[in-house]
Amino acid sequence: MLISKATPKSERKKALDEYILKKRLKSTKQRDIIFEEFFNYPGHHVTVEELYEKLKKQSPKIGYATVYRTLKLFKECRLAFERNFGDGRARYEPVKFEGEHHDHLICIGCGRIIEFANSRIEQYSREVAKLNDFEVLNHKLELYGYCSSCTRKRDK
Amino acid sequence: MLISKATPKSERKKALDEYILKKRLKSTKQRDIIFEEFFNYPGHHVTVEELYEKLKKQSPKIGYATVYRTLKLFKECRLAFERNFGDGRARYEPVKFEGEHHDHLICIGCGRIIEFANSRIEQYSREVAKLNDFEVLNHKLELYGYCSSCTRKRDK
DNA sequence: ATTCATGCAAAATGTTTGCAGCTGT
DNA sequence: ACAGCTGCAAACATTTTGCATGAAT
Repeated sequence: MLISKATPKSERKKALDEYILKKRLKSTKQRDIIFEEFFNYPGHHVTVEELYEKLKKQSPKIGYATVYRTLKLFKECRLAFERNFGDGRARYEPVKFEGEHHDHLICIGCGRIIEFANSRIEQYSREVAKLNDFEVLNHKLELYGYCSSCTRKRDK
Repeated sequence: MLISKATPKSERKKALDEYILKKRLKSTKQRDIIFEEFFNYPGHHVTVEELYEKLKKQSPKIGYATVYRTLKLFKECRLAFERNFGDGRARYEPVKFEGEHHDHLICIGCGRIIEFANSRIEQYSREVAKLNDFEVLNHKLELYGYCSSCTRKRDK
């Protein structure tokens, strides 16, 4: 379920509120605070610890477990996405909406990385998802090869 | 990370032996056993636990730590690749060589991975490459989301 | 009033490390 | 003989859970 438009924070808030309503959960101060911090946080790929430390500054009584539980909630309602690199702790980022994707062209000669946007991958991923009965939230596409200057260098 | 030819197991063994020699490490029975099991293992994306259980059947004395340490070694010499999904444990797979496709549908709910082949990405990447004056050799596409059973679980 | 959420601490999980003895070079 | 490896258990780090209290519906 890709969300169909670039979506400001208020849209996300609405999505969260709807989810809370549907599931008969409760709106709480903590959830609001964490919501604000998480979706305003400029650096993406936040660890729980980082988020917790930030939150504690304004709300010293907040508990670690609450941060975990709230991020889990965000995950459930598809507002947050969890990534894991090799370092043992999870990182969270706001789910990207259609049009915000980052795809990479990576030069294995010199390491140069070019970002490019694309729309067709999205359509493609929708098809693959449908075929496999998946709900796709995000994708990562990396093309590996040689940039023009590395190719030139080699061909000399 | 891209190796230029389809490479049978013996090639990988050679690569491992070379690495061991270069780094003045040692060949051991355990490393051989783990090597065999890991590269013969048909199900990819093995967890350490799964691998350990399999190994214990033939070599009951083998230790958990050895499996961890050996997989780390395989990682170092670029024969294995570590993936992390949301389920808290790392999964390992043999590094793929050129021509062996590498596209994944990854369930961030339960860690299930579906590999799929595709042809259109290739055409697409050719176009992007041309536009950016790149020579593309390989690509990696990962679609993240929820499989049907995880979606069902949530919607209950 | 009921049900859910919170904060704390304890428990659980996955992974790493220290060490004594063993193995490969 | 030396350096590195193994298996075990203990240590470690992150995440989850149980529970009594508090807050939202």
